[in-house]
Amino acid sequence: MGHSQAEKANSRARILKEAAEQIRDGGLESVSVHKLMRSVDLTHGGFYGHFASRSELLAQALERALLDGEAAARSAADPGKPRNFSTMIRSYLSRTHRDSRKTGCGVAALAADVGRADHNARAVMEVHIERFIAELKRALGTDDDKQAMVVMSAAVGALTLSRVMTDTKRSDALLRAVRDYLLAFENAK
Amino acid sequence: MGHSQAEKANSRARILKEAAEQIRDGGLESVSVHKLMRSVDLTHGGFYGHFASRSELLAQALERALLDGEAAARSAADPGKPRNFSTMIRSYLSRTHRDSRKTGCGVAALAADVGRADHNARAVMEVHIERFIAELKRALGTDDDKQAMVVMSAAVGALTLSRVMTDTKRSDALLRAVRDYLLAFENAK
DNA sequence: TGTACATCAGTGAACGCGCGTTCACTGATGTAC
DNA sequence: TGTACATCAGTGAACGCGCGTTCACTGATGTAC
Repeated sequence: MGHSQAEKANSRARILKEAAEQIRDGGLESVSVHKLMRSVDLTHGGFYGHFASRSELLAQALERALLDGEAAARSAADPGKPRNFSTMIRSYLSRTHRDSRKTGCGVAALAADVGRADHNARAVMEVHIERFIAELKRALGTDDDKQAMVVMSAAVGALTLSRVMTDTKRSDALLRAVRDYLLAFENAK
Repeated sequence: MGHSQAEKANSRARILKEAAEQIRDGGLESVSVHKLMRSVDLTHGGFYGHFASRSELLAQALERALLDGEAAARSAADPGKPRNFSTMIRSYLSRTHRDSRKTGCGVAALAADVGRADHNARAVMEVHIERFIAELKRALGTDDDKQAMVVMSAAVGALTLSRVMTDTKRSDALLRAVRDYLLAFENAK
């Protein structure tokens, strides 16, 4: 058919964005080259004009999923305002976030998958975990890693568990319980 | 070759146990019938004498992984003693538990996978999550679900995140931070 | 206790399928004149 | 500005492979006499 160079850049961006959503929704191994290309209205052969292999795509999609998850968290608040602790916790432990896995936090969606993956994938996610901890420290106004680690663990754990529960009321209750508990961290210093 | 009925029951048990370990180590989708049967020294054809399909095996292996994870937690303490809160937290957030995914807690290992799975798998794990919450309430001597939910979320989150980190010292520090924080729950009521 | 035979746990070849990857091809893009 | 041609983004048939599943078969088990 023949397409312009600008369209190629656009195609690549669409493939990567779609892959970043698919891995958050279905896990790292859920992406197939054929189905991925079909879902961005291209054919599978063209894939290798953009990425050297499925494995290279996955590495880039992981990074992208982590970045997009952070960006989504940031823009969930009024974009102008600085993100304070309360806003972060309320949006992270919301029903909306629980119900939008494919555009939500990449750490919560993929930590278990990455924990089983190769050293490289783990190192990539580790950077984002440390960044998350650093942002929590800033929001809490503390120099102590420990508090931020507790908050992060509880938030990631609660979101993950809330996505398992079939009883919506119990799932909501769990999110609420952990949210309310963590909100008190701000005042407790 | 021909084998006895007792051997058949034994074969089934070995297949199921191996599958329960494999899914905790590599995720629900990591099990292949050929490789699973090879790893218990049988050939793939025999599989269908024990299970109707791979999917049925996975459902049973999930239940088994969750039960084995609980049993392992119980026997990690001196088997005679009643399990108190401190013992539970210390063993759950230990480096040993972090490093033995395939025999450890099935909820931590598989919550993300099950969150993406069908309603039935989610309902199966939900029972175990509720049981976990109930045991924490008992150990804490409280009637309040909320505290138990916070403890469980933090414990599952910390274990999952600790398995991602490539920097062993940071991974240890995260486990320690959350462990020490949760241990204080017992006294705080 | 010993023999004859039905049962059935486990074997391994074969099936169709979707996968990741390759490659000869097509035709619009974009450049040289 | 208009023409000629090289480039290259995207196409789709084809590859070998591992998968889940089926099935005719084997031979020890276990039962009937």
